Amino acid sequence: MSIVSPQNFEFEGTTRKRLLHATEYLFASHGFSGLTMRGVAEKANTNIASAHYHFGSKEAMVLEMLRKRIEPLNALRLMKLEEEKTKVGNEALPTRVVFSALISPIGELVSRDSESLIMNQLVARSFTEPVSFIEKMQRRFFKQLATIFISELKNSHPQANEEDIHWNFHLAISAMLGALAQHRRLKDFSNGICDDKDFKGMIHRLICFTSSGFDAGISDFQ
Amino acid sequence: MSIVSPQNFEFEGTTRKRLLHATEYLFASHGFSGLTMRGVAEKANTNIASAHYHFGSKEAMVLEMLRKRIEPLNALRLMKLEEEKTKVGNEALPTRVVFSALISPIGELVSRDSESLIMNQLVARSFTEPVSFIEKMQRRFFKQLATIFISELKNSHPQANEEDIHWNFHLAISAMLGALAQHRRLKDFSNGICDDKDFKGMIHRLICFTSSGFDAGISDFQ
DNA sequence: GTCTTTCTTAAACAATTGTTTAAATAATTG
DNA sequence: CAATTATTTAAACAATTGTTTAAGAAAGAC
Repeated sequence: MSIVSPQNFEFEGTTRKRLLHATEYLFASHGFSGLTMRGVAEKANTNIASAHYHFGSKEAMVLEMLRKRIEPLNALRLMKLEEEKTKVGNEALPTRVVFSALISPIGELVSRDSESLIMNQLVARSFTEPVSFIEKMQRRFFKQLATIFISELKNSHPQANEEDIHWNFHLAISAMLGALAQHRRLKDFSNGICDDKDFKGMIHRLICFTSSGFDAGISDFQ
Repeated sequence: MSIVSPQNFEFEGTTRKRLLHATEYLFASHGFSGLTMRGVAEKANTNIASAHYHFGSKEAMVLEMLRKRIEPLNALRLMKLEEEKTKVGNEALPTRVVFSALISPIGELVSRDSESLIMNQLVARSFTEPVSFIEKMQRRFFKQLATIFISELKNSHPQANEEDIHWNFHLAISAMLGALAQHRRLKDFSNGICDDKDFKGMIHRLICFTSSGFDAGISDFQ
């Protein structure tokens, strides 16, 4: 039944942590409605009532797991962006630097926490899930981040019209999420030519791809 | 509960057609495990047993719906590609033309069949669903298509190494699917600046974005 | 007309879902 | 130590799931 998991490893730590890990794992591979409390409890070596004791409900449990993952990611993104801005002072940032601040933290968090190899699928999946609470979450966690990065891109392309910027930012985000969500497909389609475990390489390629695609779609690229 | 559907319209035609339409609609908005036979039957103005009579099972019903949508799309893609190849004779196709053959048929099918406005989400969702039968379907319906388009891109970039081509083709596909899957998000994030119903515009932007991103990632872009 | 096939329907099936209850255990506090 | 709190567990709950059964209606063939 499970496709993403080649092995059946066990999670460690407190019951709460094991539950969150199992939630992350199963949410990434089955989505929200495909995730079951019993499945999570079993993978966390505990039982259903324990999951409800710690989180109250399935929705609250998944939300907490997502929050724990997304918040540090966004913090790193904003930190990177500020870093680059102070570096150049009053000048506008090149497109590539903006997208690097947005994308590279993913690779860094993955290499930092080796257990979060599935986080890519996770974050991306949270964007294809149409369940209401996840839509709310998108707005809560990504809307302000998007606003900040878009205004930075406006600085970089002062002559561009706003519609172009929004459209191409949307396409860049879509490329990022799509690539993260489906990077398993790469192995299938490349006949083993590409190494889907080369995460750093993928991040690097993604930054190049999105920033070039973005600039190409902006009338005022420099 | 439902987010994608603003209105509650009714489907027309034979029971079988109404069931397929309802399946498409609910699959696009809820995914495979979120779709229920009762929900489909109700939206198709019939009952559960009827759905089982016509298709045998939930899985078979969703599969049939996907096949009906994807096959003509891929046929159009291959036709476009052949058209362009005969146009240039023995010369290699520009990157942009290859991606146009891959992407523009989506827009054409949508404008041809106005009811398939949700097909974008549908096809894209079928790539983020990890359910086994959909994975099989990806291979069955997309693997050979991908092989053909990749070999065409190899022709266009004879000096490029194969790994680069596969990687960037993967990124381009991801961008396409991601954009299709989440184009609702655009309205939220652009504060009404962008018209998410401008499908032709989106397709055009997508072709520009992906072909530029692809070439940027290929060491031998010309 | 009758017979046969195609389709529809209501009702029930067993399995699974998220959630709750209540009792048992472990950990902490005084 | 006793008392209290935090945690775990098994069992049951009501609701929903995909599926099947069997009876009925519609349509076409003869």
